Amino acid sequence: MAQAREAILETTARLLETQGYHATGLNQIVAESGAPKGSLYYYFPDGKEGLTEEVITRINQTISQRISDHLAAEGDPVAAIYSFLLALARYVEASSCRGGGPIASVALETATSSPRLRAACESAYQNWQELFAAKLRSGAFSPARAQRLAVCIIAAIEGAIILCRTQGSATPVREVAEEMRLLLLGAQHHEA
Amino acid sequence: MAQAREAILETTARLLETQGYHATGLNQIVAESGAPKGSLYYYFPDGKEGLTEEVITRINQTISQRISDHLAAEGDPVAAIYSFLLALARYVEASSCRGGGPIASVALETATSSPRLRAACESAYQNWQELFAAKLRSGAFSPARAQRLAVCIIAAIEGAIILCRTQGSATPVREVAEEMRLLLLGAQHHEA
DNA sequence: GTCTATATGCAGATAGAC
DNA sequence: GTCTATCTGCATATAGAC
Repeated sequence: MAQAREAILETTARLLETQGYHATGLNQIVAESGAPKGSLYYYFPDGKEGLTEEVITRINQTISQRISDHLAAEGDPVAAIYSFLLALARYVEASSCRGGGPIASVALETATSSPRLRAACESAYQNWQELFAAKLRSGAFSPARAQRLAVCIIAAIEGAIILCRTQGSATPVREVAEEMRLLLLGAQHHEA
Repeated sequence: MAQAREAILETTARLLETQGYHATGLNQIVAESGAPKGSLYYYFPDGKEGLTEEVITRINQTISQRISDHLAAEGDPVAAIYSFLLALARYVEASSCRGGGPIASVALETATSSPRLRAACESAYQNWQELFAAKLRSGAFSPARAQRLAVCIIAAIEGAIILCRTQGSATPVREVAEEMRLLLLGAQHHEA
């Protein structure tokens, strides 16, 4: 029944990740999703902004799950986060450096122009940050330091994605992975 | 003589920093710069892409100078970089979290669609990274580690800017400043 | 050098038939 | 639910007068 709706959501998510908000047109979404032309405003009466908001919310959940699963697979927080970053580097490489940072461009483009989308992006970053912070707290990290480190990890990831796109290489994510590992090891040492 | 040209370049730089590439229209540039309407294509026959390329190149130089000046004012690399990050935080705050990361949005938006602009952004990031790396090498950091740390610093800055815009607060840059300082101190200790 | 007027195209969005 | 046709507006870009 809602198969067309689902196809639209998935295609929009992919296009927003690789092209950003303003470069992604509704015509392109309909064309690439294979959904009937008439169904876009039927399923998304709020138009582009409403569709994008729902997509951001779904990406929020999808990535939260991915982070959660990955961090749960390894007991030690430092090793778990390092492993997550290496997996991200492989994903970036597999997508020819067009993927990764699924909401980075939308966040930058809409922060000052759409309160709805800004709030949706803020919520996503907040969730992801809290997952990293919780994992760090489960180790020897104090709540305050865990929170600050989590912000730093998210920032380093998003910035590294910009560099990867710009230079067409996954190396920046890998270098960030190494340095974040060393930062966490040092922090662990001081907390102990 | 080229006063209109200069006004166009400056206005474009400001709009690209705060709005990104696709959200910035030529009409808006002409209107806000106060330049004569007929002079845009006279001074920039290549249109939006050519104008943007020149703006990115100028931003590259401007920020390079700013980084260079700031790092030269303090002998110790760690203290110098920490001080630069705090200055950036003040700038972000003074601009109501709309400024900072002058090419971040353009880099993300055009990396896969415009080779010219992608190359211009790559060159800028390369220059800035080398300035940080050189400062680190002047201290006790090995060339290889200095390069990796410089990438990490640039990435953390650009990502922190995304978070600042999204949550309307300069706090992420300040938290990144603290963690980068600790990372550098730890690295210095190991190199010595 | 700068202007006005306009060409051309696509954006998001809507109306109404089926 | 889905379609086609269309509205409105703005985008980049150009032509030609002054």
